[in-house]
Amino acid sequence: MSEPAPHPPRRERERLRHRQEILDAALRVCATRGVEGVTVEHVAREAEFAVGSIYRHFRSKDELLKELVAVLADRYFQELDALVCGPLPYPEKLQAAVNLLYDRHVESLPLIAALYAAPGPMPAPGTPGAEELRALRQRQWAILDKLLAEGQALGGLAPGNRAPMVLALTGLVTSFARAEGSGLDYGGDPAADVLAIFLSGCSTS
Amino acid sequence: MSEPAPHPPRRERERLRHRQEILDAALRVCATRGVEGVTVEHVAREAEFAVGSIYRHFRSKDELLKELVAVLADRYFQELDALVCGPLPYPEKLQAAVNLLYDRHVESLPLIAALYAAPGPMPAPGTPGAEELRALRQRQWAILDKLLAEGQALGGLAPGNRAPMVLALTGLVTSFARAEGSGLDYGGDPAADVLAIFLSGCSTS
Amino acid sequence: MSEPAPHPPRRERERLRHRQEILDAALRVCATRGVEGVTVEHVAREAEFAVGSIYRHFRSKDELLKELVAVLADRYFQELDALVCGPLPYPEKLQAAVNLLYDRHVESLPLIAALYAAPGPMPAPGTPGAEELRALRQRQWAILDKLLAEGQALGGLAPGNRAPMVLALTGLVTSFARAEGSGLDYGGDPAADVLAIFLSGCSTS
Amino acid sequence: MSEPAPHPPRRERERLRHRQEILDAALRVCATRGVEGVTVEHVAREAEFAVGSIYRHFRSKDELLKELVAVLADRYFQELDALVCGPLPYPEKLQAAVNLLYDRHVESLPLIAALYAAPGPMPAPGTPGAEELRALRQRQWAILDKLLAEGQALGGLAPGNRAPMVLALTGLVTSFARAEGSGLDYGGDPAADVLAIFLSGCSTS
DNA sequence: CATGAATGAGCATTCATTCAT
DNA sequence: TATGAATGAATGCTCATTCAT
Repeated sequence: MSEPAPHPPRRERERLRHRQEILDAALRVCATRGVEGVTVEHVAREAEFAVGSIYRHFRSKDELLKELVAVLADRYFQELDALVCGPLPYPEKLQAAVNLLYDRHVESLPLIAALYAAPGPMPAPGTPGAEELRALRQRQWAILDKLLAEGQALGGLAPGNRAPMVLALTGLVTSFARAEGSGLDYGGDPAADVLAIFLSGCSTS
Repeated sequence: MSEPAPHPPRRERERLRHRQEILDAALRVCATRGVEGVTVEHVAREAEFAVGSIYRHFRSKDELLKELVAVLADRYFQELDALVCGPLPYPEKLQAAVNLLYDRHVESLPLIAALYAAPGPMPAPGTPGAEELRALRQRQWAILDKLLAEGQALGGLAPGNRAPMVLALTGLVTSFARAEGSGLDYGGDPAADVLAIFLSGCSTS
Repeated sequence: MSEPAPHPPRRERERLRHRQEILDAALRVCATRGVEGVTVEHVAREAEFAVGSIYRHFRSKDELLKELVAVLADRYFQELDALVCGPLPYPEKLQAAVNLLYDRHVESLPLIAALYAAPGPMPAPGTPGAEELRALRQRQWAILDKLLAEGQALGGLAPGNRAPMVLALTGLVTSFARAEGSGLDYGGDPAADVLAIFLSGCSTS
Repeated sequence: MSEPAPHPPRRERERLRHRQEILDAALRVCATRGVEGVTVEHVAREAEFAVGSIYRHFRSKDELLKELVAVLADRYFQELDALVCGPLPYPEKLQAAVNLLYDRHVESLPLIAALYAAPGPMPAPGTPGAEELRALRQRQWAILDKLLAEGQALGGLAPGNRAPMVLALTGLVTSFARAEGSGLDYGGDPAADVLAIFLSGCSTS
């Protein structure tokens, strides 16, 4: 009698909205109770859904959390990639990238790490989540590598193996961000200091 | 007429040995299943004791894990402090400290962190373990601060606020150690690169 | 367009029915294994539920048992209070009260006492359940006091302090009820004898 | 070379002394932690013996507690029986018996009851301890029956079935003793009131 | 599709009892 | 005989997952 076309889209939209609401709720619960403290019931209550409904959208609690990470990581990587591929001139581009890294580390990267990494070296290969974490690191590595490659070409970065530079950059950011996260205020500007040390180190000269 | 003394020592020794066996077993379980995955039953099985026996040595699972950390941390801090207070001349002392930091990070520091830090910024104050973690960090901070103060006096480190330097040093070490822990071999000497970047950064000149 | 109302009632009814089934099961378990011998698993098995289901209805084993007592006690006190406040003329009202006390003592009061009273004087204040038991006693005391006050006014009870009378009445009832409960049949009518002795004692004259 | 005779007695005496120390310790633990809260380790610590040593003297925790009751009960019954068989003239003898009952109820009978009686009617036949409790009651019953028989002959007690009188007497004592045990002070002399009500009841006339 | 009650395996912890020294 | 470490079954409770309505 009528085309079945107009309806499905609405259904679909609704469904996606609910899925997103659940993810948002999960993120809030993670923030308040810590990742290990999350239960499906907490998420359900926070999202104002029934427990069973969560399972309509995600096969398991684990999948829900992985999806959450994927979403956050994606958002973050797109931002970072856009910046790296953007038109900013060099010293500013590097500083902007450090700022972004720093901000995201304070915000959501901890969650990502928490979900996948028993902090410490890395989840043993075979551990649940190990593969996903490896992929995340890979992706970040590629973007930062691109950033530093441009720096070598145009920004005064030392030539040669970029791997230690990538490690240095992320290590510095992580350390300063954790310090801020734990309430330490040493009286300086973290993002600026990260960049300064990354470029010139701590010795006189 | 005779002391009941000769025997107790054996009992005592035996007891301590078993206690240590349990701690060792716990460490092995942490390594294989991750800290969150540790179960009293796992530890018991690994230590080849009955569940109840664990509780004769430790009041609770929590206390067992805290003890484990305390032992590892103490060993590590004493080593580091001895080195820092030792007679080595400066550039070598710094390198030696970095080497030690690096080695211990690959080995046991991840466990320490894992036990106390929901990875991410820091456990919220009030969280179990938060206070202990804070104390650990404090202790490491103090030792490294001493190391860097000597560097400012005698070793060519830039004068001024040492806080960002401490953060930089630990961040660099952590990052390179994690990389090695996850199987990445970028073809360089991590400890040497850490020191080089810490001192001179990554830019040319 | 349509209310989602018609269904919830059924759910709700079902839920309450199950809750009641659990309470009933718990009472049966108390009767067979004694209060101290009650296990959540026993209750679950008796109620034909899974262990976890018990906890959907009661926050803890303790709360379940307290609820059980509250229900029984409430039923009993309402009955007793109704009788005491009722229109019966005096000698009959007193006999009716004794009958009721006696019957309930044989049935459920022992449970109530058992749940709250480590038999013996009383749970030390601070003991879990001590406060609740005190409240139960208070409530029974108030009702019986009212009953005896009316007896002093209209029923030939001696004037003066009613406290020993309350103690005497409950003591007599408890003793005769326990005797019946333990299978002793001395050949008399317990409730009648309780009243007779309460009023006139055991001496001639 | 020498007679083995002189020694055994000392050994035996020592052994009995230890046994008694354990019983005393058990009684103290019961008093502080409640009967249900007693553990073998508590008793051992209180008695300053090792856990295993307890089992040299008592086959099981249960047997230890039963022995404890037996000792207390025996002491109590002997006292009571001596009084009942003694030369006191009647009204005084009854009062003295009530006083003794009352005192022992406040002291150790609660323990006896606690050990054997889930308060309430009685442990179901077959329940552990049921038989022993029955025996205790029997013994008390016999003594009190003798007391009341003498009262019927010489002391103005009503003739006829003494069973309800026994029940009344114990019920009154128990009730008043419990009240005192729970801190209630109604302003009268409990033992005197017990006797008065037992003899003459609560009605005027 | 949404609901939320039911499930049951899993976990930390306790404690009576045994046994090698 | 005394010791006390070792045992392991038992208990209260949690939580991811299922499924009838």
